[in-house]
Formats: sequence, C-alpha cells, structure tokens
Amino acid sequence: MVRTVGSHGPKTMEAIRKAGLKLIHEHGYEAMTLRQLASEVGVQVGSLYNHISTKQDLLFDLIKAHMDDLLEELDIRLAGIDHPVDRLKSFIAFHVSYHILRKREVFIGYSELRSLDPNHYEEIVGLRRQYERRLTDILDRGQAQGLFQVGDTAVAGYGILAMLTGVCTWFRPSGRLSREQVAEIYCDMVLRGLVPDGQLPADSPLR
Amino acid sequence: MVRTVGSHGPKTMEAIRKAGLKLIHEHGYEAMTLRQLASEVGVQVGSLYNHISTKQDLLFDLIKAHMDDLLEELDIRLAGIDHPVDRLKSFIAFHVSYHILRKREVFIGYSELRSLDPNHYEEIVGLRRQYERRLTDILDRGQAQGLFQVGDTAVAGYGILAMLTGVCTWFRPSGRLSREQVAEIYCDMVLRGLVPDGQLPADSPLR
Amino acid sequence: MVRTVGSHGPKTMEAIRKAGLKLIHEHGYEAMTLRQLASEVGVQVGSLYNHISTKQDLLFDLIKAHMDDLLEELDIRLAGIDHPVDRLKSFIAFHVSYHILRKREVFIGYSELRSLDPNHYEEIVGLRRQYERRLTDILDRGQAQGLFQVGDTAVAGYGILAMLTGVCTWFRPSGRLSREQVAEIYCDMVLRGLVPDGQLPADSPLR
Amino acid sequence: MVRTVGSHGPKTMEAIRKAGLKLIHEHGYEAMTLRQLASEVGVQVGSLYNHISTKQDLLFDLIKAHMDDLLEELDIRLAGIDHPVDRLKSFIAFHVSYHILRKREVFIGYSELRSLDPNHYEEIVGLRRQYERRLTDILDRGQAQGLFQVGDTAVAGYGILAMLTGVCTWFRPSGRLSREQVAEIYCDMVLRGLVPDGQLPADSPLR
DNA sequence: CATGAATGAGGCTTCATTCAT
DNA sequence: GATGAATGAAGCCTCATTCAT
Repeated sequence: MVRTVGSHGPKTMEAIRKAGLKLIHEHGYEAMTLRQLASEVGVQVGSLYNHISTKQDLLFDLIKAHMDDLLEELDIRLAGIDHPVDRLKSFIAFHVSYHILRKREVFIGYSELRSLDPNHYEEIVGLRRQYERRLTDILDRGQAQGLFQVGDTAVAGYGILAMLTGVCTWFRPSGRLSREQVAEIYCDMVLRGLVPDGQLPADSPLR
Repeated sequence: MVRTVGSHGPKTMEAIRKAGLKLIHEHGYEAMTLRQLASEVGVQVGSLYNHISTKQDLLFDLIKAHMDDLLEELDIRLAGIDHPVDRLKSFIAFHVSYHILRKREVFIGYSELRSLDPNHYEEIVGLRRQYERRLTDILDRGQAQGLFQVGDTAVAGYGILAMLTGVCTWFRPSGRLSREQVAEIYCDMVLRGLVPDGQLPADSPLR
Repeated sequence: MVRTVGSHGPKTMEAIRKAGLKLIHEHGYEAMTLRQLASEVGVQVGSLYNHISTKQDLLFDLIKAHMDDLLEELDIRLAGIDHPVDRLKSFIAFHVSYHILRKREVFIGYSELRSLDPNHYEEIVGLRRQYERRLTDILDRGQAQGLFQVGDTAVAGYGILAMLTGVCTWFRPSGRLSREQVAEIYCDMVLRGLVPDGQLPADSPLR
Repeated sequence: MVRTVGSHGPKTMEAIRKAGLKLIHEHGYEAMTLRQLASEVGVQVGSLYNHISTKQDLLFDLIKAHMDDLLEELDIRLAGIDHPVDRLKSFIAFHVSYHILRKREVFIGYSELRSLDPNHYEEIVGLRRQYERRLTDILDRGQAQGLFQVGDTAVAGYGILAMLTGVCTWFRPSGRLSREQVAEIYCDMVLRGLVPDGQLPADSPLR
C-alpha cells in the first residue's frame, strides 16, 4: 500500500491527453484500453477517473480541442487577406502546415468521428462544417469574380480538402521536402493542375 | 474458408461477408462483435466458426478481396491506353467510379489497415503500393514527355489519390451529380487546376 | 484452455437460482458478488451470462417466482373454505408453514425489494398487495358478520402479517416446536389474544 | 469518533450521522457509497475520514447509538409500573411510539445487522436480546400469575415484537391514525385477539 | 480540517473462441 | 452445419481508503 510516485497533480491531465492522443492514433479509440493508457501515463487505471469522466469523454475532449484550435488558428491566418487567390493560397499553406504539425489530432478527428456519442458527434460535425465553409466561401467568391473555373465549387472544396489532408498519411519530417515546399507543390496543383494550357494533346477531349 | 453450397439455401459464407462488410463499415472492426455479426446473419455465434477461422481472418479476407478486385479491374480499364493524359483520365474515371460503387470496401480497406495482424498488414500494404504505382508511373511518364508540370510526381500522386478517394465521404447516389459528372469535374481539377493560365492576379507570386 | 467439467446444460440455471437464493440470503443482494455466485455454482463468472441476463434480473426472477408460488398455493389452500374464522385459521396455518419452509425466498422477497429496478419493484409490490388483500378481505368479512372486533382491519392485517412473518427469523426446524404447533400458537394469539375476557385486572382501562 | 465543534459552523460529524442514516435507510449499507455520503454532507470524500474511521464503524455507531437509546428510554418508561398487564401495555405503547418516531434507525438496526463485522454483530445482538428479554420477562410474570394464557411465551414474545415492529413499514404521519390510536389498536389485538370469548362459531375447533 | 489525487482491489459485463451434442 | 454452453481474459468503471499539501 506504499504509494509509487507517479505524475502528480495538474500535470496528470496533460499526460493523459498526450498519451491518449498517442494511443488512439496508434490503435484506434476502440482498441485502446484504459490499462494501456494508465500504464503509459504511469498511474493506476482507477486514477484516470480523477481526471476524466469517461473514456468517451476523453475522446470528445481531444477532438473538440483540436477543432477549436483549427478554426481559431485558421481565422488568425486568413485575417486581412482579401483576394480569393491569396486567401486560397493561405488556406492551403495553413492547412498543410497544421496537418503536418498536428498529424495525430487531425487523424483522430477524422477517423474516430464514428466512435463519438450522437450528441458529441453532432457538435464536432458542426465545427467541421464551419471549417469546410471557410474554403468553399473562398471558392465561391473566386468563381463569382471569374478567377476560378470550376465545374462545381462544392465538389472542388471536398476534393481540395481531401488532397491536402492526405499529407498526414505520407509526410515525414525527416523526408526530402519541407513543409513549405509541400505547401507550394499543393498550391500549384490546386491552382494550375498538371497540364498548363496549350499543352493538352491534340486529340484530348479536354480541349 | 470457402464453403460449398449447403442445404440451408442462401450461402451462409456470402451472408457473413456481406454482414461483416456492413458492420465493420458502420462500427469499425474493433467495435463490431461476432454476436452482432451472427445476429445480422441470423445464426448463433458458434456457427460462424463453421465458415471463418477467426475474426481477424474475416477482416483480412474482406480487404484482400477488395484489393485484388481493385487491381484487376484497373488493369482491365487501362489496357490498350497509351497516352499519359488519356491513361490519367482513365485512371481518374475508374478510381472515382469504383470508389463510389464499393464505398464500404474502400473505407474498410483504408481505415482498418491498422487492425490487421503484422503479416496481413504487410501483404495488403504491398498491394496498395502496386495500385499507387500505377498512378505514379503515369505521372512519371507524362512528366518525362513534358506533358505534365509537377513539382514532385510522388507528392502529386498522393495528392491526386487522396482527392479522388475523398469521393467516398460525400457522394450520395441520390445527389445532384452522376458518377460520370463527378469524374469529369475531378479530371478538370487534376489536369487544369482552378486557375487557367492568364488569369492569375498580377501580384500573385504564382506568375 | 482445457474445459473443466462443471454443471452443464439445463441444470446450470437451476444451480444458479439455488446458489443465488443462498448467497443473497446470506449476504444480501448488493453484497453478493457474481464471483461468489459462479464459484458456488462451479462455473466461470462469464458463464453465468449464458443463463441470466443481469444480476438484477436474477434477483427479480427469484422474487417473482416466489410471489407467484405464494399466491398460487394460498389460493389452493383457501379454496372451498367459507367461514371467516376458518379462512383466517387456514391463512395463518398456510402463511406460517410456507414461511418456515421457504424462509430464504420470503426473506429476500421482503428485504431486497429496495434493490429492484423501479419497474420490477412495482410489479412485485403489486403482487404483494394482492396477497395482503387476501387477508384483509377475510378480516373485513369477519368484521361485517360481527365475528371479529378489531379497531381497524387494515392495521390488524398489517399486524397479523408482520407477526406471522416474523417466524422466519427465529424458527429452527430442530427446535422445540413443530410447524403445526407454531401455527396453533399463532392462531390462538391472533384469535383470542393474551388475556381471555373476564381476567383483565380490575383497574385496567381495557375493561 | 466524536468531534469538537470546529470553526466551520454546523457540526460535520452530526451531518455525517444524519446523512448516513438517510442514505443507509434509502439504499442499504452495501449500496451506499462514501461518495454519496460526502456529497450529501457537502464535503469531499477524503474529509469524511477526519470524522469516521471506517464505513463499517459508521454503521456500527449508528446502530449502537440506536440500541442504547432504545433500552434507556424503555427503562425510563417502564419504571415504577408493576402489574404485568400495565407493563405490557406500556411496552407496547413505547415500542410503537419509538418505532414510528425513529423509523430509519429501527429499520437499519434490523436490516443491516448482517453487514456488521462479527464482533460488532455480537455486541448489537446482545443488546437486542436484552430488549427482547424485557418483553418476555413481562410475559413470563403474567403467565405465572395466571393473567396471560399463552401457548409459549417465547413464541408470543417474538410474535408481538414482530407485529409491533411492523408499524415501521406502513405508518405514515399524515395518515388516518395517530400514534396513540395505533398503539391502542395493537394493545387490543395483543391482549384480546380478534375474537372475544363466546363468539367463536359453534363448529370451530378453537372452542 | 478540507482537499484532491493516488492506490489496488474488485464490481458487472462482454468478448472471441472452443467443443460436445 | 448449427446450437448452446463453457472458458478465461479483458473491458470500463467504482469503491473504500490513504496521505501530502
């Protein structure tokens, strides 16, 4: 009954969040056990409940915090930028950068949505829609000004987001490219596509 | 794990695969229980083991079959097409179409990779790489022929795949757009981007 | 993973009920653990759930079965008896006898009422009221015919039931008195009281 | 376990006893948790241990205090009364009155006996026997003086106690009858029974 | 004295899997 | 092939209790 010295006090909650992020990212929410979590934190299982009310609540907390940050930081980044092309480029740079830096939160925020309680689910999906709207607003304004030529701004929005978000699955900090380079490549792809005008094959239906 | 047609009429194994697909898609592999599965099939839990050897094996089976189909059907589609742009367009059309029609297999094939045993995981990842290679080969050849202008064909490949695959998350058969329309929009985005040349703002660093 | 031979098949449920009766009587429902129960039955804890759906449901089952038996057997015993005094005497004899023979069910039926879920609680209390009504009906009819002289038949009913039921707490089969003797003593007490008329002390306010 | 009045105003120990009484009565000792208790008192769980040494000790305290009061007040009430009938009537009046007024202590004193540690159990049972002896002494003396005609004074004692104690389960202060009326009804039942002599049916075996 | 965080044991329940019938 | 009952491990969560602050 001697107490092993573990992480005490207000630091424990932070350790739980960090370990939870790691383990959910590694194994998934359903597959992560509180035993694993406690052991990662260096604490007994029961002690977790001094800080979280439920495994489900921990998941929600992590995702909610991520979504709040995402929205807040995006708005800071876009503040004062007006031209749709510039806004779009800023959006892309921000999104790529954030998704590289907070890979695990992002991944969980997508893949564990279905593990959320209905109420929690609705709340998060609402926030996600707000974020998507930031992009589609840009696309709509650019389209209206004749700057963009897109078959469907909604589809384009989904496509761009999916493409950018994919960065999480392959980017390695130690790899060949820097965050900035990746952002630039994506910018180019989004804005100009693979085939600059005038180089389409003569028999292409795209012409 | 294959079962000959028994006297009970509808093939139980097929029912198990179908129900497994549905339940894993809905709840995830970890969250799906064999009791749910048995109940969906209309059979007792123990009976499942006359058809599958293991929950894990069922997952592998489903994903493996999906990957085999994916590769096989892609190769049929690309057969005889030579020009990189045309190959790319065919790839896009095929990918979009397949991902819309077999949404659940596709979803599971991505999201439950981490639930696979190490050996199974390696096998599936190998197949996935073959599929990705089909795309990057196209990009590399197009780039070599001066048809494409991409900062990095590997990044572009990942980006395109992610964008196209995203169709699974938003496409509704009852929605505004047909599969063909969606494929065309994506084609345009990939090949020409949002901003056709000559319309970039004068102060854009893209120029 | 070798299976220890335990109680198999349909006998297990009976063993669970018997062991449950014993353990709840000994320790109380809340204090009884399913580990104890399983060990008493000679089975693993999880196996209990092949037969019961819930600890709570086992409790309800036991109490419900007891109440059903109680009512059914009482009605058999009273059938064909008309005179209120005879009916009362039969009721007493039955109640004492039943409560001696099925001490544990009776005890649980009283003391664990509060552990029942609200719905279960209501159902059992309804049955109990039916049983009490059997007695108060007898008292009411006797009172109406001038056979009984009771200040309040409802109070008398509660009093008689409490007195008779108390037999559970002290009767030992190996004791000095037989079931029949106990029933007779209680009959006398109920019908004639301690002090036969004419022997009250002269200064008693009872006169 | 006694606590001097601290600076926090209302005596916490008294609040704990009161809340304990309420919660044990409502849910039972096993089912009551110290968290509930602390919350009812308006204090954190850990703080309880500044006042009690153990959950078990709190139970014992409550029951012991009740038994001590019961005996003490009974002796005061019976002091100076000699005639067995009068003593019996006083006993009945006292018992009914006390059990109505201190319903919860009484209930706990019976129903939670089995939750007591063996040592505590023995001590309480000893006190309970003293109390019962007060009644059986009266009955024995009355029987010896030819005032009572009882088949068995021990059985009669148990029966009377059970009947009287039952008042706890049905009496409502807001009900039709006052404490005094109830006591009188019970007195009548105990002393004269339901059927005053001379009114037994001609064919009754009681004659 | 009160608090908050820790412990370790143990609660009920569910799981994948096995196997005799 | 299907069933029902068994296993043993493990799931999340709660408990009484301790103790540094």
